[in-house]
Amino acid sequence: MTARGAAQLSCRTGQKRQRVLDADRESPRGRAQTPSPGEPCLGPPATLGPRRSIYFSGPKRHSAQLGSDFFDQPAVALARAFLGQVLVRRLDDGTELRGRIVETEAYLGPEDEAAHSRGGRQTPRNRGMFMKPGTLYVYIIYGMYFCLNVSSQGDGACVLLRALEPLGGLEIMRQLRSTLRKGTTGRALKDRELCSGPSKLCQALAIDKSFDQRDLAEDRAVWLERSPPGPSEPAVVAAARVGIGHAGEWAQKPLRFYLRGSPWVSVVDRAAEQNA
DNA sequence: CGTATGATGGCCT
DNA sequence: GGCCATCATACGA
Repeated sequence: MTARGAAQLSCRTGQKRQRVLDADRESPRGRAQTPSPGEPCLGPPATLGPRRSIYFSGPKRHSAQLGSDFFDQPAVALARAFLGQVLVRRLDDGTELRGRIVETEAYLGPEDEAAHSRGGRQTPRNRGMFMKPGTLYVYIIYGMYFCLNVSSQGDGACVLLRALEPLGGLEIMRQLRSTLRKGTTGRALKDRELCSGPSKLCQALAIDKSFDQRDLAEDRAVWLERSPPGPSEPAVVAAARVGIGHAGEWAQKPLRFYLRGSPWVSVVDRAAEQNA
């Protein structure tokens, strides 16, 4: 019994830490595919009568949540469109964690040698890549970390979320991030260490495998909000993707995008920034 | 600041 | 059995 007493309840189980938050699995996963995205609130012929109002409590999307249309664009366009938008995670106790997306990577599908869907291979793990735009693809990497992707338009194409600028709930994020670390170093993480990497942001937002194949346009525990109009359009840097040493020529293509000058980006590519 | 290295286990061949 | 879309730490400049 050391000084770790405070975080005791969650770190006790070691690797199964994120289990604490599993309870907020509120996604209507099975329901998502039943009624098509057709907007029922535009101009219903009312042939079904007024009683249908009782169904309005159904999906229950968050008001500011970006809908399916946003995600229905090619991977590169979506990867760029993500920049500046705000990812929100609602924990089961109601706490909302927020982060502005500052870095993404596009994975183009079967022809992309660096993608899990290369050659058109579809497996139980990467099924989310082939599902409708906006579907999450969460996988485990190196046996202990998660990566969060969002399916885009295009078969087997998706966007990897690599870094956030933390906007709200930073202390909870810090707690979630340090709880998992084995070192028990006790040292407090700097703000820049919270979400500056694909697996760091998953830890900070308590996103694990249970989020795989959820719909970012409909889920109640995680969603995307359009960023408020800023003073000026931020410059976007296109650089090579990270961590794909193999994949030959595909490893060089500028399919990673990040906000120039942002201190929240995981890997800065000075050479790529020269080209502009 | 930089590079080097071990951890660690699901998934695919 | 080998590969990893990573991270934290250790150590050198």
